[in-house]
Amino acid sequence: MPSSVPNKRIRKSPAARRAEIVAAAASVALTEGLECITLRRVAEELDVRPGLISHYFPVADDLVAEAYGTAAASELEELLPADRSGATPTRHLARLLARTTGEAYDDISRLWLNARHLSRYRPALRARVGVQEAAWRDRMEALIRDGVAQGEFRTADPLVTAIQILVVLDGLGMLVNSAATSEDPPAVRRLPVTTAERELGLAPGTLGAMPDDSAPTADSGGVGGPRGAAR
Amino acid sequence: MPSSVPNKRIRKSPAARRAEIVAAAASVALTEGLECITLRRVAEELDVRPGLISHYFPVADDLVAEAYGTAAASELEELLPADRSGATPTRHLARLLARTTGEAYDDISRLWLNARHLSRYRPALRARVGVQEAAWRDRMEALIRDGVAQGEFRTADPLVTAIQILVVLDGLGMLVNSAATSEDPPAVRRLPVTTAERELGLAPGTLGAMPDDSAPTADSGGVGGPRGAAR
DNA sequence: AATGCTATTGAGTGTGCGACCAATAAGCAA
DNA sequence: TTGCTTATTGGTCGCACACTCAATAGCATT
Repeated sequence: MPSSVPNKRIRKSPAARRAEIVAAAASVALTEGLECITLRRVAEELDVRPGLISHYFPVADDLVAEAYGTAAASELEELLPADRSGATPTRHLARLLARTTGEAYDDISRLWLNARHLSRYRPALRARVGVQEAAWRDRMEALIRDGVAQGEFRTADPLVTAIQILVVLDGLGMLVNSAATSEDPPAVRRLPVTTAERELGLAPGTLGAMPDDSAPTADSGGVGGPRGAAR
Repeated sequence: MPSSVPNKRIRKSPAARRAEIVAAAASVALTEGLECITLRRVAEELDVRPGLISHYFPVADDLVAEAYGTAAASELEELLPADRSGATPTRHLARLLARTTGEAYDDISRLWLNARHLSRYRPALRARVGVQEAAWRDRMEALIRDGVAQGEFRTADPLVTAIQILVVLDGLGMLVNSAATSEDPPAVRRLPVTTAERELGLAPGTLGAMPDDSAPTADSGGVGGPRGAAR
């Protein structure tokens, strides 16, 4: 072990140390859960004493909220970048839906599930969840508005459509800790894509590859219901 | 204080006591959350010593799982009774959707949210969640199959449709601890109804009153939000 | 009324948590 | 180099938790 026993002190600027602490806490939140953000756990992560964490976050709940906030915000930036100059709205939406379906997204699903539950007991966290919730809705709504403006999407109410897609994503995300997730019928995993394509007036397959249709199954063909203007 | 200090012992049959404990725990789960099911809390509820709870549930996690299981099961019976002889599938579905939208359903939403998160850490609970999940899906699928057989519903895949409706309900339920829930546009609250009507080939309004478009009366029918295109 | 089984208690163990605070030493400024 | 500010430490306190176990007492049987 290179870190000798007496463990020399390293003194950092408050800003740097604070950022370090939040980053460590966010990492713990993503991998182990928000309730694992304890003074002792975060201190161990940074190889400092628990008292130091208390010094920067006199109320531990504030650290939890902060850690969640940064984790969720950075994930939003990754999945729905504010600067969308790179590609068309359709491509951005397809990319988002592709990533949220992958297994790598499970940690994020767990984080949201975790935060939404824990915010029942922790006001500071609840406030942060509200902020992030609004941010995701805003980004999604802006994306859809953009798509509508460019003639790619067609919907009467971009906000409601945005929320509708997010609700489906959340609903599936709720299953992240259930064993059954992977054995669900493919149509279930494709629910966000199907929902988005339907609500935005897109042709099936536009936002994600259709499941292999070659076999004559009864189900895939029908759009699922009477077609019409979305809402 | 009527309960005298020495507190006379009351000796009950193991079956009765066990049921009593589970019931008390389930009540705590619904009102305060699954993590509030502690030996002390449940013991206090029944006015016995914590050790007694340990006697019936040597591993506390098992009590949590059991409490959740009974609460969820009894709620399923309430919302989607196994015996559906009383009314048509359409009416049963409408009734379910009406109740799940009401505020009285918030405790159930919280319980599911709670259980789905906590099952990340507690295997016994995770197993129970899996069982209840399957039970809800089965009931819903059976209801839809029934409706299809009677010509009321039209869908290619009853199971997928059932899951789809449940996913939307879960997705909305995830918001139960957020302050924003009540200020969502009415169209969002009606998402489960809209989804069900669309996926089952029903005319809009069949499963729930449409938001009153004709006249802004103060009649009790007002679903609770200002009418008009929100935002 | 006496007996035996066992449901129930009371007391104690060890763990992990947030919070608090005086003492210490790192690193900047004089 | 010296001094001073303050980031950091080490230790402590009180609390809540699950779990263990010998002692006690309710109650059905005799």
